[in-house]
Amino acid sequence: MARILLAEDDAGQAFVLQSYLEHEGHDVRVAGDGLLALAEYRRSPPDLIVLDVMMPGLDGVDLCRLIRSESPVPIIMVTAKTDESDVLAGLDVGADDYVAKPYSPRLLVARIRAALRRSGLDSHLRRYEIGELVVDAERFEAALGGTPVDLTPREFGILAALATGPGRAFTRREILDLAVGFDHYALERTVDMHLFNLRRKIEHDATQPRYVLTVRGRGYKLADE
Amino acid sequence: MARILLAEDDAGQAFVLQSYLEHEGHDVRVAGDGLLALAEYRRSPPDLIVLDVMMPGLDGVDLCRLIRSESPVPIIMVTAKTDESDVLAGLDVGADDYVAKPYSPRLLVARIRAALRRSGLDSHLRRYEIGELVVDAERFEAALGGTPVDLTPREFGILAALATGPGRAFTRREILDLAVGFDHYALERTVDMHLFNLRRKIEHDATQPRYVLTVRGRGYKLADE
DNA sequence: AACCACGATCAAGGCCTGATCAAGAGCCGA
DNA sequence: TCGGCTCTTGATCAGGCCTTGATCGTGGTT
Repeated sequence: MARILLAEDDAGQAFVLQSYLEHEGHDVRVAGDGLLALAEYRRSPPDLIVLDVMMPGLDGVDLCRLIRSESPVPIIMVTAKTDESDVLAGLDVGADDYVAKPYSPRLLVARIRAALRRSGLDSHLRRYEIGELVVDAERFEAALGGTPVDLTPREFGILAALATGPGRAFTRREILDLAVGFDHYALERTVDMHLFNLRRKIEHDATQPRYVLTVRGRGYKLADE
Repeated sequence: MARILLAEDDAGQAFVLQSYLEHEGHDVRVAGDGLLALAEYRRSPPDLIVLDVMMPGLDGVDLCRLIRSESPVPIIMVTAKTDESDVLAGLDVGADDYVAKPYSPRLLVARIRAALRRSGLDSHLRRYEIGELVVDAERFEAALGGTPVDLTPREFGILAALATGPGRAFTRREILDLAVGFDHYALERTVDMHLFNLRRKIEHDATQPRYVLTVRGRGYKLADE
């Protein structure tokens, strides 16, 4: 769902949070101190960052200022101090939200969800049209020439995944990751099956597909017109 | 009429304003400083916010920016400074209107009325009709074919949450967030139960729902026609 | 032309999801 | 404080969906 960078020096807390977030389908990376976090951020910019203020090396406030100067990525600060000045410092350097320790992991997870929603990232919720085919992720519905098509959740998920990049060829693994989740282990063959069933529902002639195209040696793609 | 959050550290002024506004039928909550205001805002998002710029802790400008980043709720700033830069700062972070101290309570009340009217909160947004079903968030009531339906607070909250996006498929988590609050933790299954009970009250045939539709693999949605 | 690799197709079993029931916990008004 | 209603949760059940193993067909390669 989203790639989250967790900068937290307390390994225990980090692990708990990581579990929660991964359970929600996020891709979580943990950095034990500020410098590692910065390196990780540079190596692969995440969709959201959770920063502990108190960290060895580079502390959260400085790190926040640094990152904020390069990117508008949502940053949530976590602090043990209840001191208001701490909150202010955090917001001052551009943090998007802040949570005081001790916090319940679920509260922080909720804040993260809210921040992601705000950043519009959890909304690959959009509407795609390819010829007669309409894929509406918001309504979780697909239609063909105005007529709703009855798809199973997996079929819809895979179709929506392909629809995020019409014309782009996805591997089966990419499709599984996008439609089912990173932590899901199914044979890649399964994707074939779903697309086979999907074709029976939306293709006029399954041997001559109009929408779901096979890319031999790679995977599948959605026609882009 | 409307729920108004008043962030003002001067208890005297706050009291006067509160009296005026309540006299007009509004539901007013007062927060003495910025952090309290933020907490209160999160606990229960109001329909309009009046912010004093000068406040201990989190000041009005920062608070405004913070809130604006997550919601389009109308915000009116109040400041003692007559300085133009202050006005600009306020408008810059997304305030909808701006009133200089000292102001007459009547003037501020008038501005509030205007802002509410602009936001269309007068009536429309908080009332939704679909077929025989009417959901009126303003009155906290639902009716079926003109006959009031007796719903529990949760049932109504969930129905109203779904009504904010008719036709849109909500996950159980989203429904909980919207209807109960971000920091409330109930199992997602609970939503099923409420909707089950809700269906018994508003659906003619619960096995063939007309209003509350199940979106397998995702959650629920309200029919949009 | 023959072989090989990959995708298409079929059938079946296990698993997951949502509906439903029952009961304990919590909250509010009397 | 007590009683009643609401909220929440656990358990169960049925149906549909997901997954998989096997097999067939076809395109690509040598």
